[in-house]
Amino acid sequence: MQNEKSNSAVAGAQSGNFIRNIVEQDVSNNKNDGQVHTRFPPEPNGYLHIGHAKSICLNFGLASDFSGLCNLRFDDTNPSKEDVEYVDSIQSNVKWLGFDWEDRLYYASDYFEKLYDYAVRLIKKGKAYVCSLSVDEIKKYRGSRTEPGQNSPYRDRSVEENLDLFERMRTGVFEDGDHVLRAKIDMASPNLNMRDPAIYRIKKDNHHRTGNKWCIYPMYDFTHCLSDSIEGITHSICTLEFEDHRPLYDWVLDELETPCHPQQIEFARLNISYTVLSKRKLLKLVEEGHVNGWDDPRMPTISGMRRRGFSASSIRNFCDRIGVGKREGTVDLALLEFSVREDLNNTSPRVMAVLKPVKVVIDNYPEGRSEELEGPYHPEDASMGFRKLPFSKTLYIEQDDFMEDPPKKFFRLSPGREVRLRYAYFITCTDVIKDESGNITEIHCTYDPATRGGDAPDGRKVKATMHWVSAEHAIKAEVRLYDRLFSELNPESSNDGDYTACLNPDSLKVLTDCYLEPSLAGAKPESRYQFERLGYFCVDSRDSKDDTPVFNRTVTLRDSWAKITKQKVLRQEQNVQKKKKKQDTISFK
RNA sequence: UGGGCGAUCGUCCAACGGCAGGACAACGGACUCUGACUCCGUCAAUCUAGGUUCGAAUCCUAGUCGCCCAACCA
Repeated sequence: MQNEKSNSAVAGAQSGNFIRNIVEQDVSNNKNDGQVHTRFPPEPNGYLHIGHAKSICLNFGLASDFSGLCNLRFDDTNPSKEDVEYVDSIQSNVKWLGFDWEDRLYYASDYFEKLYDYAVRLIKKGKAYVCSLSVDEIKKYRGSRTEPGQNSPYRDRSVEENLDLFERMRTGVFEDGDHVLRAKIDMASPNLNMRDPAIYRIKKDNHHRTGNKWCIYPMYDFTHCLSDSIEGITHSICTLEFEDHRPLYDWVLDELETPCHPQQIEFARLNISYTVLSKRKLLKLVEEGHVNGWDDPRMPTISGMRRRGFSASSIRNFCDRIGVGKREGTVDLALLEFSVREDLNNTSPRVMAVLKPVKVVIDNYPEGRSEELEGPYHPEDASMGFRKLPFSKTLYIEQDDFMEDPPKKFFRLSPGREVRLRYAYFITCTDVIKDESGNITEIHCTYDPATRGGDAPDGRKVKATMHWVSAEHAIKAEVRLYDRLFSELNPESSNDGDYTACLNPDSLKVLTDCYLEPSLAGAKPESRYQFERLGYFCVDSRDSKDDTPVFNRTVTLRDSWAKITKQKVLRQEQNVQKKKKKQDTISFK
């Protein structure tokens, strides 16, 4: 696996979690013969997101740390929501994240026949019955949180009748909703899940794998525990909302003679600030066109993050760092950003790109001449090699790198000031040319030929080093600047839960007039670079073409200058408000 | 108003009866041909009230607050 170094570095910093402690203890007590066997059990009804990555890392990670195994199992018991597109994307995502289920790819639908037999056994034991109440009636009979439920009038059907009915449910003589098979437990249980839960329903839907072979499908609570048991799972790890289901999980396995009885353990699902993590909510973003599909680089899906430029190891490191607990919390988006920067800083070649260009003319550089300079791909990793950087009379620099009337702390280019062009020359601004409306169209400079390569032989210093490209040699490109999808820290709890009301209008800015250094010609889809001083960028896998490259910004570099600017703006706003308050007070008097 | 679960720096996770620790964030500094990286430093927490104990974040009791549960979804 690549980046083992960074992973183990994180593993060293990370300490145990409560699930690991349980597993550790089980192994040392020789429970399950000291074996550890986990599984990642997605329903193929949507794309995987970073929250699933947490579960994947947990399940596969635990297995590998204890020399155990982890299965990939599709929990595909609801044909009306599931699709092969999702099955395919999930497999490719798990693989890409760096995990291997080897030959243990399973589907709950593989067990339909076995599950049916288990249901029959339950009926024979008098522990399940066919109920012919309607959905609404079942609801009424269930009672409420404070009141016990009532027994269904069909609860005491004979075993023979139940067997006959259940068999005919399977053959398709009934319509959807006519009957369900229910576990016979306790209609007065304080746990609603134990009030004779439905375990089989009629659904005349085409299943993505079994086609029209079945018209009855087992419910989650019946399927999951038995699937775990069939696969010999030792630790069945799931999220907190299934805590109330554990008694049912255990009940089914206790009532039936099964290969083993796995232990269900629940942990808190992942929340990230400025982000929505639920397949249902993400599906809505896709369906309503707020984003361009499941793999839109703004989506917290594995596919989206991959396209955005996240590396698999950065996601794995993030998952290690956030830990595993039972407390529902929200992880700071900054931690995710830190994790990508940390990884990409080590692995990305440096290049120069000018995103918002302004023309610079070097007046004392000979017309028509050009030369090749050289820069390392990584200042701290010589093994990445060097690339050529053509230099000529006309260049582009970043608009933000020039100010005609700079504030004190700004030390980039301004009239009369000398700065360094990275790996090239010192230049001094001599003149600024503007159009009628006052926009700067051209900056004129002189260069010092003695500073070739970027160092002054006389030892004089400059305060700033700037990136640049040669106008005639640069490659034109489209660059997509991504920012957080939501402007609220917790999109789900604001605006009465309508998270689409706080979509960030600036989550995507498309820049079509960008210039890249020529070494970027033919950059492969998904390859990642650091555009020096700007951020990490990745060749878009979908829209980039050789003649019209498209780059996605994964994340900006940390930027203390931007921070200073932001603070200044904030302070100004505060001052304005203070003044206003003062005035209000005065006028009130 | 029944049941289940949870509560530790701003955020996330540790500490399993014995010095509350790490990471991110924030702040300050050093370094710098990226205002990046790196390095150093600073700030900062046990929900409340009782109890057990030589000793409590940890155990007990009561309370407070938060999350989940009444799909023929998973």
